[in-house]
Amino acid sequence: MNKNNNKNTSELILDTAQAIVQQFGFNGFSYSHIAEKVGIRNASIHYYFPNKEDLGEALISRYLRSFLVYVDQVDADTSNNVEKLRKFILLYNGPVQEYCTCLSVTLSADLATLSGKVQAGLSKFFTANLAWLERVMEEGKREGQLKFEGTAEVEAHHFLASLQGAQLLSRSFHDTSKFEQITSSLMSALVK
Amino acid sequence: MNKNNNKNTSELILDTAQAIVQQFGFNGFSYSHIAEKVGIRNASIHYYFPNKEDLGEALISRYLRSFLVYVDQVDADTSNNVEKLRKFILLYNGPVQEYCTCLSVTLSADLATLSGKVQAGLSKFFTANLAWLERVMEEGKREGQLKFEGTAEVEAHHFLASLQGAQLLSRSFHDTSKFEQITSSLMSALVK
DNA sequence: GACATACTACCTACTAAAAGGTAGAATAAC
DNA sequence: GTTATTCTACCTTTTAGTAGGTAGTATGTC
Repeated sequence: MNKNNNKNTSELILDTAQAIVQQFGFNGFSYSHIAEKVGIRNASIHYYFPNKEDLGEALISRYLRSFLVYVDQVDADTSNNVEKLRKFILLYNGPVQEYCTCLSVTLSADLATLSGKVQAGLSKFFTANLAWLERVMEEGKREGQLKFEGTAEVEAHHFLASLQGAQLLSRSFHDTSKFEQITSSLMSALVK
Repeated sequence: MNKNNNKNTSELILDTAQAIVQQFGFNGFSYSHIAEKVGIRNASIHYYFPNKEDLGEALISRYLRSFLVYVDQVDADTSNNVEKLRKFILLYNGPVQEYCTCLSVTLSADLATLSGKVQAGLSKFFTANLAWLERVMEEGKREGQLKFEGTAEVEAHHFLASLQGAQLLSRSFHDTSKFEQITSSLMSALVK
């Protein structure tokens, strides 16, 4: 096989693994589950990702990269900070529609069973999220689009926490409207 | 052993199981882990809880019962609704201090791997939480202690979601102050 | 262009450990 | 003596991971 196919298989494994992890948790999946879905043998996954830790690292670092690509695009397309927050919410709304949680929430819940590197990757992901949100909060307040008491840092934390919890509640009740209700209330408190 | 001891062993198993689940997730623990901590043999756990599903059901139903006891006490001790919310936050702050998440958040993340009965138990737990919060929000607004736009129902959802996310963020950063910052901002928005 | 070499992308077949769970004996309580 | 509790000793399945092989592709050398 050529390099192109190589990349496809590796990405296919990651796509599949991510979907399974988001649905069943990091301790709720096995190499067999992935192999079956991808249509390869167990050992072939070990060829690309020697052990589960490697796979975990690949998942979270890829997740961070795609997040950065997304928010860069949002920054490029959008000037209004209210609109930016709405697009951030859209990102967290994706998993809700499939009745699962985003990778970061899933890994966060399974934190104690993750290797140090995966934990560090998760921290980096949240740090990137909070940094972006904080900047949007800051600018939005300065430009009079957003209203909140306290610092932009705390508001960013509160915002992210609400989305995470909204995902959990939506899924537990198998009701996507819960996510929308919570995020609506979150936004209306910020723009009123 | 007598009935008293029986209860002790059973409760000891549940206590231990709950602590392990809250730290490692529902798919991150085994009967061996519990047995080792409790100081009994693997098979003895099966005597009380024939399978993992039974154990899960016992955990979540006990969790609901102890929640109801707690909020009943809060209602009996406290008339001010701001104070009631603070005591609710205290309940969710407990696991944060031990760098884990509460049972409901943990189970919520592992939802897809739980039996229908455990899922139903989790739903009941959240429903009880939201019902109590909604009543406090409603009363607090009526009595002029709490201020928020929108319905008490949505505000209750938002409040609970924020606490859940705050637990996840606190743990991921291994920083209990994050929980306090988020809940402070949550409260100050409600009482301003 | 032919041939040797090395690499890529998988495979089959295996291992050791751990998982959840059961049967039935031993012990303890009353 | 009966019943409740806990044990030893097992079973089956699944787990992550390894060893070694193979077909095809690329590359280098003459």
